[in-house]
Amino acid sequence: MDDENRLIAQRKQKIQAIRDAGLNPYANDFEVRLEDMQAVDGLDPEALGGEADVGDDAPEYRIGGRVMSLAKFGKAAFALVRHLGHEVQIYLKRDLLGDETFKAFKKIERGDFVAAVGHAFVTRQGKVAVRAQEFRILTMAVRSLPEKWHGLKDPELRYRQRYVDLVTTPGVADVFRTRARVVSHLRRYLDERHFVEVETPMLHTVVGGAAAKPFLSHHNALDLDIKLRIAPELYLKRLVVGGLDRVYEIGRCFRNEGLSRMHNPEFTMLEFYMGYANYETLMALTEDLISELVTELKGEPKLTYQDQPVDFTTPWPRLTVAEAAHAGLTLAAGELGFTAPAEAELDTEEGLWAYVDREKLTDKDEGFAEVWKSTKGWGEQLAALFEFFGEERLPADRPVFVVDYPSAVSPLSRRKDENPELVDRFELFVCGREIANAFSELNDPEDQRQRFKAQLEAKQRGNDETMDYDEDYCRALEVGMPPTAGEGIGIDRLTMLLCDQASIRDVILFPLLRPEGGTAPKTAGKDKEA
RNA sequence: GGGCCCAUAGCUCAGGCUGGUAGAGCACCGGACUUUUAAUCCGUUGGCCGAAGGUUCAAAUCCUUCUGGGCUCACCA
Repeated sequence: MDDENRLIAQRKQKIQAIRDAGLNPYANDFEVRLEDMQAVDGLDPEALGGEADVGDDAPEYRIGGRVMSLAKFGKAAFALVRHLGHEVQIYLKRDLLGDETFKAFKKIERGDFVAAVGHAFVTRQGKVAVRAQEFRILTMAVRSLPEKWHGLKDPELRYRQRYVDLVTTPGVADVFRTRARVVSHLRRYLDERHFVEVETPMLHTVVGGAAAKPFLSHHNALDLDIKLRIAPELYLKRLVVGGLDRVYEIGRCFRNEGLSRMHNPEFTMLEFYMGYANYETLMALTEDLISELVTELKGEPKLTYQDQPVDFTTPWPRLTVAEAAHAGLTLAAGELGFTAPAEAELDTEEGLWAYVDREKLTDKDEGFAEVWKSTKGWGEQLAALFEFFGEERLPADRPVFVVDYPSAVSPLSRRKDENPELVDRFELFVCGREIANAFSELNDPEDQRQRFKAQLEAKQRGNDETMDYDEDYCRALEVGMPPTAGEGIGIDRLTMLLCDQASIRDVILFPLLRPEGGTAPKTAGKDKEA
């Protein structure tokens, strides 16, 4: 692709002209002081004199950055430079800089990097500027930035050239700064509570910890088929067996599934496990952790997501899966024209079947019809009803804990003491989106073996998103895992919420896109070199 | 994978219905200007109209296919 155009050629000529003048267009011998940038950025124009009032004893600032806007006159100019979020204005005068330097400056465009040394004063427009006693070109850009007024609007260009997007599009850099604050808040919160941060393998030979399709790869030296991890869960629990009673990992997981506003094939998850705790412990911890995080970022335990105000004041409402399915169906009944389920009608497999059959629910929702066909037993069926009719109709103005999931859809969770058809598990929903998933861990190895077997059977029925039978994990449970609860929190979705972003692509620096320029070279599963 | 929409100058967009050889603003280039905030004024330059086929005397425009993207549905417990 030949994108060498006239503009680029002109820029290269300018760079050569700077070289010809004995200057370095890629200099790296000037100290830009961040503290000076901060100081100038923080100056009060009211307390500062005009240019004529600046005395020689005034503080001298060494500032610099990328030129974000330029106003050139015949023999003077203003350049607004940006460095680490600070924007400082430089005032350049030919009288002060001399002909040579001012001539060099005239080659500068928006997007270049420059630096200056000088005193601060207040302009006639009432803004602070540093009058350059000394001026330096630091780096010249070959490509110019997008138009300053409209910026980069094309979403494809924004994601493909994130380096341009970050410079140009207001708020983008802030999203990623906030994301970093979210992650460090989570780390600090867990560290303070004696959790140990660990790193477990991303190259797995056995798929587990979630229900999802993995990416496949191959290790040559061992001639071993491997899968990128879909979740770190089973390794983290092995560590609890080993005595790291409080562990966590923040890391990338990979799921070979579709892309959407809520899904990127690689995403970041926090998973933590807490020995001698149960899912009630984690509900309290989650309320505390997230409401504290929202308060830290927003100043109060409240935020607005896509025009929906959400109040994180604790305690948060709780609904059982059955209640949420019932409530959702009742609302859906009004919207879609069928009759709401009767009291307790969803409590048995027979009742459920009769209801779905009577109201012809499979005609109301194509996706539901598809899933309903492959479900077996009360638990899977209730979960399907909740997922298709309940989830999106959960209350939106508050975070909601959905509890008491069926054991049939929770192969790693501990059964409830009072009802073995249910497990000690919750999911946290905010604005109808799943943010966290947690449960008391199943630590009975015999039960775990049964659950893995049930997964294999589901796979035989055509469910391609099941877990493998992990024999070593069962062996670890036989060595003994203390009573434990664990939780996973999607960092990307949490960041979306806190930054009011509608698409996961806007909280991931480089979301997956098809390669530029059409067809990418297809490589076989095996690595040809090596 | 299905449906809808988009692709024109470096960037942001007109033009398209109704076919007649390509427009604007900003940026860039040249000139004027020693306090700008989207500086101003004057003068230029810049395009395989995403790609390939087709219809036509003639295609940015109509048709088909392809490529890339967006939204949405499905999939994602």
